[in-house]
Amino acid sequence: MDKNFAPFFIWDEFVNEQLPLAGEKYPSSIPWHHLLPHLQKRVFENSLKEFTSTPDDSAQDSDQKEFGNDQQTNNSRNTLNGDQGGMDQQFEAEGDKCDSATDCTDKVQIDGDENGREGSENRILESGVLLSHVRQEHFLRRQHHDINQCYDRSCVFEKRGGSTDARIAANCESETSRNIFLDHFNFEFEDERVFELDAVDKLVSTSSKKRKLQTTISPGIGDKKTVRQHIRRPMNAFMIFSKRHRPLVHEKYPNRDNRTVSKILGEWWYALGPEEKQKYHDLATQVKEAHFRAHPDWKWCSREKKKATNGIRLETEIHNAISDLDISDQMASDCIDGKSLPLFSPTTHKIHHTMLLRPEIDVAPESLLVSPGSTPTSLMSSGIDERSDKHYLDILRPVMGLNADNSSSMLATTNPDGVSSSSALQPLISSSSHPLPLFWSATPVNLPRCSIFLSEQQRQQCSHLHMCRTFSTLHAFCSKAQAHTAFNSLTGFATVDRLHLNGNTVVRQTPPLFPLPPSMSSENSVLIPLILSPESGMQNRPVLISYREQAGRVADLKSGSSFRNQIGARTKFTFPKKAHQKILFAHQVVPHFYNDILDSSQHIISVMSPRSSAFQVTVMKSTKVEQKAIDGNHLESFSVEFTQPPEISSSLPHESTVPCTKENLDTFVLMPTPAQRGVAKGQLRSMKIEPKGEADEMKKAHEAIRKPKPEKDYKELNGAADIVHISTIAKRLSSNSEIELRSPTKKLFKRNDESMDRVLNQVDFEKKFASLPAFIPDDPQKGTATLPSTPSALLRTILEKQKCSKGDYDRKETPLNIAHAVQSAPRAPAVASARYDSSFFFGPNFNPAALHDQNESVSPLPLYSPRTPKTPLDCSIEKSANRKLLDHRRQLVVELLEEYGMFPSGQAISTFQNKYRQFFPSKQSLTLKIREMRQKMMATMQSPITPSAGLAFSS
DNA sequence: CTGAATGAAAT
DNA sequence: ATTTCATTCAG
Repeated sequence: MDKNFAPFFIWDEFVNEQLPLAGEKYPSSIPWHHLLPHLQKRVFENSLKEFTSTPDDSAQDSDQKEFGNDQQTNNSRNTLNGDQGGMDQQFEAEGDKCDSATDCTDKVQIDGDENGREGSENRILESGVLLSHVRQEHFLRRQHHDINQCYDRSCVFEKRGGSTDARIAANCESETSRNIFLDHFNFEFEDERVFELDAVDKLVSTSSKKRKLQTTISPGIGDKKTVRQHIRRPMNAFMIFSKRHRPLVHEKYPNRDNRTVSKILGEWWYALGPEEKQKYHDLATQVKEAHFRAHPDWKWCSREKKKATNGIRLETEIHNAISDLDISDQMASDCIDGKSLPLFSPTTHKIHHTMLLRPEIDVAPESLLVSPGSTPTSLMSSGIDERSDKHYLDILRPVMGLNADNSSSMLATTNPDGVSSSSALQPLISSSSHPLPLFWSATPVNLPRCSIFLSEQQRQQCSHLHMCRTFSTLHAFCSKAQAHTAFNSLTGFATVDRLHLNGNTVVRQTPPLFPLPPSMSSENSVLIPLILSPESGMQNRPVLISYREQAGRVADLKSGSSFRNQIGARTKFTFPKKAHQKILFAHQVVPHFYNDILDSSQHIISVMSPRSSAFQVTVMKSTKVEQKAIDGNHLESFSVEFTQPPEISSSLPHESTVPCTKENLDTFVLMPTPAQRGVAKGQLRSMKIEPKGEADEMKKAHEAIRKPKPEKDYKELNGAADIVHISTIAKRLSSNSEIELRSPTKKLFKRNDESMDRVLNQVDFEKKFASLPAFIPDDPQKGTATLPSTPSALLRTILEKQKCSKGDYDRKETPLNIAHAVQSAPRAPAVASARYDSSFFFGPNFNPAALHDQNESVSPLPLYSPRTPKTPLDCSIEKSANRKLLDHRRQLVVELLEEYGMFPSGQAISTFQNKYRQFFPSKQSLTLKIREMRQKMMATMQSPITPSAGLAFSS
């Protein structure tokens, strides 16, 4: 813990001592994240200079100078911020110039490491790149009203250890450093910057591992070497199919490893009807054509091999560094340490040091969940300039805590509109996108006086927008790596009102935040501050709502079900009537609910579901279910009821938010978490697959219904933006038409790739994609065969059945899915139609070998190498030499049986075994295999349509 | 980062 | 014939 806070100390000092200077230039104080651009610009400029003169050597030298020598002792930020005041404007201009940027799917890291060691050259460039685009991204986002990518890319600004690393890492691709609280930065140099090719290349190579960038240099520009983003290959038919169906598979087979899903997709693909498949091929062709149209010079060739060892190292560095310390710690520190947290107010001249956040959160107010009456602008006019990119500072304010000196003024701050500035405490809403190493702050943290609470008036004026923003912002904090610290800060905040401590070092004396017991840890949580009316006797206290959304638990959250979490909280959910919404909500819903102090009556919170429907979360009664002494503290549990206000469910975007009225004082809307939107790491898509069957017409009709779903699905990735588009989405549900009204290019991938999107938009990909025939894995009404489509599928079926018989297979994974499971019992293979008759098994293409994979393990000569299965759970197949051998053996047996009948004589067997001694070292092994193959074949012949019956023999 | 599916293209 | 990389995401 000490180490966590130590750096903040330094930082605090810096902020307090250095920034007032800068503060003079700015009417209101300057959040330290604003310093970053200065740093960035500076680095960028220097690097630019160096690169233009001597691209190679001097760049590195200067880099070392800049970062290594300049930062004496351990405070690079001093260096960074030396003259930040003056640079702001420059940078501003710089940023404005960068409007035409597009994405660069690269990982960039700015390293202010004092050592300035190897790779600094690259990094300095990257710094420049990154720096100059921090703003740029902002503008971009604002332009497009696009906050979609908040979760896709990430950027880290972190403090590390006691050192004064100023490090920004933007990782656009890697999963590991995804969802860091700082969002990604997009960059592209479109005729804007000319970089030495070498350097650019290094930039790429630095960051790119295997699946990284492919830079293409457009040749025609002459001396201008423009670096464009990586151009990925166009999707082939199967990829499109996968994209289309992966969510479906995920839903159908929850909790499956993605690799397994891939296999299933392979089966589905295999089983897909020729015409349907052709459609995918057609679309793939179109995409490809459009791709080449858009990128005439693009080559398939893979990037030249680069050692790119750097990439790994950097990544590890980042990863390690993240866990060390981060801004959340600062937040925690600041939150508790009232000293260093001046809030925005015209009267406050202290420095705001806040973290660099994804500007896009605030960039597009209209994309936020704002009701017309909530006057988003009021948010923004908090005494600082109108630049929207500063607004998000407001969001942070509550988190940051107060300036002990000026706390009262903060509270009093109102803007000309008479709307209170958001300087006062806002509801804290936090969520994490990923499994959180949650730390539970069971210990009331000593905090400075609680001037952070909203006055009643202020509270009334608190708009949903505020809350949304707060939520989003905090979400950014709650990245995987920072989750616990962010959470700590929040929970610490939760108890702030009870504590009246002064002093700036309180935090360091605060007992370590209590780590949530593993059993209590949840993957996602939302800290909801309940702003309670005075009458209730409640004070402003955040309430934690934890989201558990492992697919396997969805069933626990069925409508009306009550869920008791580990700490005894009971949560009752009432889902809206609409089926799909129900499912969705179940998918996202909050199983437990916790507050360490709350003892209130009723309060209503609106939670925005990914489907953009607001749900009310009513904190029923302060049912004190359980008191648990943890570290001497009490935990209380509460019942929470989730209901969906009917009027909201079908309302337009505007109406979907609750107006900021007095009645709704205690109501606010949460932005959907990534988890809620199905983006969370452990989360599976929740697209209900309706039972299928029927004739082709019916099938078509069903498809028509389901078509938009995948589309909608990834649309939902857009999160907040979608909220605005709720009506659009709704329309799309009925008629999958008009799609891109909002933005010129729609984001079609999780990955951010505007160029790809552009290409795809050219061919109207979205529409066509949505209208692609959905594979219907199981069509019982049609009497479709459930023959395994592929040998591997068949094998998989066998294996799964085996597992089932062994007892603990995954079918029980989710009670909710039981119905599903039953209906799609012969799951995996699931050939779509009866077009594969029994000859399928004996045709030239069929390789029955797969049937016997599992037998190998019991055969006298186990052929499995002691390898560890690479695919979790149900994958024991691999196309190794072993596998081929197995296949061959099975094939041989089939041939034998076909030649000699189902019961070959002993002599025939012996002869056969002799002949294929290499494959069947012993007669017994051959006999066993014959027996099993026979069983299967006979079973298959008995009921060709349901080979699973026969397959059951194998288990 | 890997891997898991299929396929297109390059090597 | 083999390798790469398109998508996706848990591990």
